[in-house]
Amino acid sequence: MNARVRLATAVSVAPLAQATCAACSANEHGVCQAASAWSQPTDTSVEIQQSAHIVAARRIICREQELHDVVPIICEGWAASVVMLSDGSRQILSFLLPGDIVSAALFFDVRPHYLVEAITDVRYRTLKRSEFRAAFFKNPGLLEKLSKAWTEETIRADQLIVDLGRRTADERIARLILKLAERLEKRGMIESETVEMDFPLRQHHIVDATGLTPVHVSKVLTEFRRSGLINISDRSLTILDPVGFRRVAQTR
Amino acid sequence: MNARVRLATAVSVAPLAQATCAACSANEHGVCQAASAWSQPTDTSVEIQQSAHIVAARRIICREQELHDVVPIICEGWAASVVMLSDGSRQILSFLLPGDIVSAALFFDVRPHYLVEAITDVRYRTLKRSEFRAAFFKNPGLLEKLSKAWTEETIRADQLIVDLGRRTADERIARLILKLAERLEKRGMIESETVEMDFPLRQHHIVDATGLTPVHVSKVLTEFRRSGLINISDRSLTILDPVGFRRVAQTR
DNA sequence: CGGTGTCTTGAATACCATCAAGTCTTGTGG
DNA sequence: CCACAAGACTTGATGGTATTCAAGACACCG
Repeated sequence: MNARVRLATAVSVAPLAQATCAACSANEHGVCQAASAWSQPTDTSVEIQQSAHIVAARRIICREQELHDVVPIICEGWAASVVMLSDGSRQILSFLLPGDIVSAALFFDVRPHYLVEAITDVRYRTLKRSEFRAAFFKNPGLLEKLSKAWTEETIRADQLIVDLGRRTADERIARLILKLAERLEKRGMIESETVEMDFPLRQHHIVDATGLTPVHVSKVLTEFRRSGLINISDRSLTILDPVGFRRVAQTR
Repeated sequence: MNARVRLATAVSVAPLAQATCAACSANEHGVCQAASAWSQPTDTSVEIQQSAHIVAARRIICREQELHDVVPIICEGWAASVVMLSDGSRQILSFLLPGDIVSAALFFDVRPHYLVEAITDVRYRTLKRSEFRAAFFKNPGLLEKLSKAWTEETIRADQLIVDLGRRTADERIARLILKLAERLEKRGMIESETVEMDFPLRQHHIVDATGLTPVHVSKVLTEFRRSGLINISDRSLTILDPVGFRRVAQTR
């Protein structure tokens, strides 16, 4: 078996359960599950090798250009793909939630042009690229799943372009929060978008995702709280006034 | 044969040559060429049906949600994929040059979430989605080409996110121009990036691509000209000071 | 207990948007 | 072919959103 576990830091990985993929709530429609399904029929000879990893919050899951022959899939925790600029500023391309492939393009191209950072402690698995690709041609459903995941990535990227190009700070921040809530709900990680939810993002993550400054993000969030739209405390977030909050996000 | 030609406007399509795909200079490595190659071996029974279309400048090639079973590929001319916002403002997601698929995701998902506009007069072909997809499984090279094109799209989108999130107006505009020059050079449509090139974009295209206002784009371009970096006149552009211009684009 | 990371708040500044007016070109119908 | 309208671009003045600069509060950790 290839399921070795590498502990990036021996400390603080306790909260992450070593659950099997079958128990993974996020997998229902994902590539990850499809890959598992593919490898389970012939239970003894696993076709697609997978290996599990755990990485502590704030650590890097993989650097630019540094990806061997392997595609990471998030099993548990939040991560972000980040572009670093030479002056130290950063841009987050996307947040990765459980069930997300780091990037579907990795199945075809060797190196990502960004790095992937753990936000919380993260458990992830890697699929062998070469093996997964070979499996495409035997199993059309796999290609279907992958292209669907890639399409969703593409749509999210396009929406981010519109947000950054044409929306105000208020709108960008509100939309970021709402989109995360939607994604969590789709995965069954919250019951409804309007209920209290885990929100492990630091303000600097919002800063890097929205192209704003720490100062301004702080001011906008404070204003959101003051006007009773949302509440953030202790790494969890509640949308108090869904209608009002959506109005802030949607104007035009 | 399915190669019917629809004239969107009978006027002003004369300059577009009805060249065969074999003569298309942009196709060397693209999906389009791969599709042609696929359909040519069995010359009599063309596997992937293609149909040619011509659309005049400023016309819409396809609207959101409006795509039947067909994927357009640009053969000649420039186009743009555009998201419209309800207040009338627009965001250009990408410029499409000869050889570009409108979006690789269209081979998997039915409807684009944006519309495609012709910038110049455009000649394009459409591939039947269902047929093309079936061909994947018989011809691995096709999937290879498509994934490569999609990867490039993804990288360009990610770079645009960084530009919009973290760069100034000067940088955005300079980078847009440089990237277009690079792409034209790769296709052999110009000999070097520093030589005079066709530049059919109106300022409002730059506006919509960079997330700025018409007034500001005008001022930046005027300043670029005044300081001898570039020259734009009569729908063509010359980079007069490549080193200086790159410095404007690259800072940080 | 000092150091680091996170967040907040206020003041000054800069970048880009908005408003407005005008030139020049392009296109169109009489 | 000319007159007029619409589109494309420029330029100056003014204003607002977000940045930069600065200082401090607070929590967490070694």
